[in-house]
Amino acid sequence: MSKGERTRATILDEALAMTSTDGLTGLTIGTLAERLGMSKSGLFAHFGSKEMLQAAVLGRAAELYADTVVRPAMALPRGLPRVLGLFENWIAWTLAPVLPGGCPIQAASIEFDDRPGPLRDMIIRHQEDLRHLVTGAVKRAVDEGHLRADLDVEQFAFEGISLCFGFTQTYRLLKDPRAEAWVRTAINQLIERSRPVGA
Amino acid sequence: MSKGERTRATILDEALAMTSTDGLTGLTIGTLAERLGMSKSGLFAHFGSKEMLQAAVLGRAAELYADTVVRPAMALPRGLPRVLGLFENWIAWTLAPVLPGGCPIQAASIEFDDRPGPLRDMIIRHQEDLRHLVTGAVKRAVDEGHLRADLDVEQFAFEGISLCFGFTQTYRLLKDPRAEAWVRTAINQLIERSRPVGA
DNA sequence: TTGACAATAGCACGACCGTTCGTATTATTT
DNA sequence: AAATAATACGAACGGTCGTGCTATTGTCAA
Repeated sequence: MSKGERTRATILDEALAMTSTDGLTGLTIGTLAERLGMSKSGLFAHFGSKEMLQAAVLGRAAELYADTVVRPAMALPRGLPRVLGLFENWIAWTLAPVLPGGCPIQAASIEFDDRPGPLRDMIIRHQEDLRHLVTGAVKRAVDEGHLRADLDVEQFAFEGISLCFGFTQTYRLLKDPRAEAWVRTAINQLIERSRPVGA
Repeated sequence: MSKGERTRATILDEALAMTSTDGLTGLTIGTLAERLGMSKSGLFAHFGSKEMLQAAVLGRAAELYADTVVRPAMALPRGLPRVLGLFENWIAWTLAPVLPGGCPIQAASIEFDDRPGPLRDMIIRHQEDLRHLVTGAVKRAVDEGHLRADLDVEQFAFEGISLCFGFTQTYRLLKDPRAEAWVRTAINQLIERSRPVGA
């Protein structure tokens, strides 16, 4: 790994932390350079434009999410364990966030939902991928016989994802400790009522 | 109503629209003044500081939400109709938003969840009030015998609110038209499984 | 070790930020 | 109609924004 690639990675780590608290728009090249002890122009040269820096941050956030939430869950046995693992890792990621300010992609989703452009396209793609991932895992749980054959898998995914969103909101802003129990209960009930009738 | 109060109201209307698309931080005095065809300093004098402008915008957003979502629902008969009305108006508010960029308070919730200060305090208070409102309405539905006596009303409120959040996110960013059916189905099922056993 | 090139710094730019101030123009009241 | 207060404006402030340049430093293969 060349020196350039190394500093680029260092920059992105700090940028990711900054984005998680200040948002993609609040991420500023001057402040970022100052935190890293380097010059604005030196940092700038790594990305060519602010938008490309933001895009790189978004990409790295997606990587981090995949490493922390998705991949460990995908390593579990297919079917219900994998579905459970997905939600469980998501809750854990919110509870003890790797990033100080919560998931930057979720924040960016709201920040950019009315600002067309390549950044919003990236965000949309990530959220769609996540939805497909959850839906696919649920579908496989149906195929394995862990969940009802007539289950509406997309309805299930919508409810599960909404609960995780709601949990993030409640936990991060209101700091209500009961939120964790609420989301776990809700997820469990969602699964229980989706089980095969005869089981 | 004096002239000052009138222009102040005009300013806030435009500021609210701007905030809904650009966020409270993206709201800028220069651009706002330009849109209104007035000078920066003239506009500024109405609020004294940017933070106070933001606070005023937040207050007006809460008013608008109360007028559009809460009050019409509260006019319905107490019990289940009121609970249903609350969710129904919330969904309608997202579907045909009075504001071009969706609910500013929900956006601000994520924007400010890591930025201590009077603005965050306002946002927290609004979200807590909303939660109490929903919880109270559900509690009354229990008292009326419309919902199970042993229902965990706060769990119910958490799930209902999360579904509305999830709906907003899915509908506004992903523009998936199926989202409306999903959230309605989910809310209905939430209510159905909370009904008294013998009914 | 040297030559080629990547990486970083320094400086300047135009634009916009929130804010202040003095002044002019209106409204409102006497 | 005169006096007084409320309202709005224009210009300017110090700062920061993103973004170009040019020059210097550092890295790494030949």
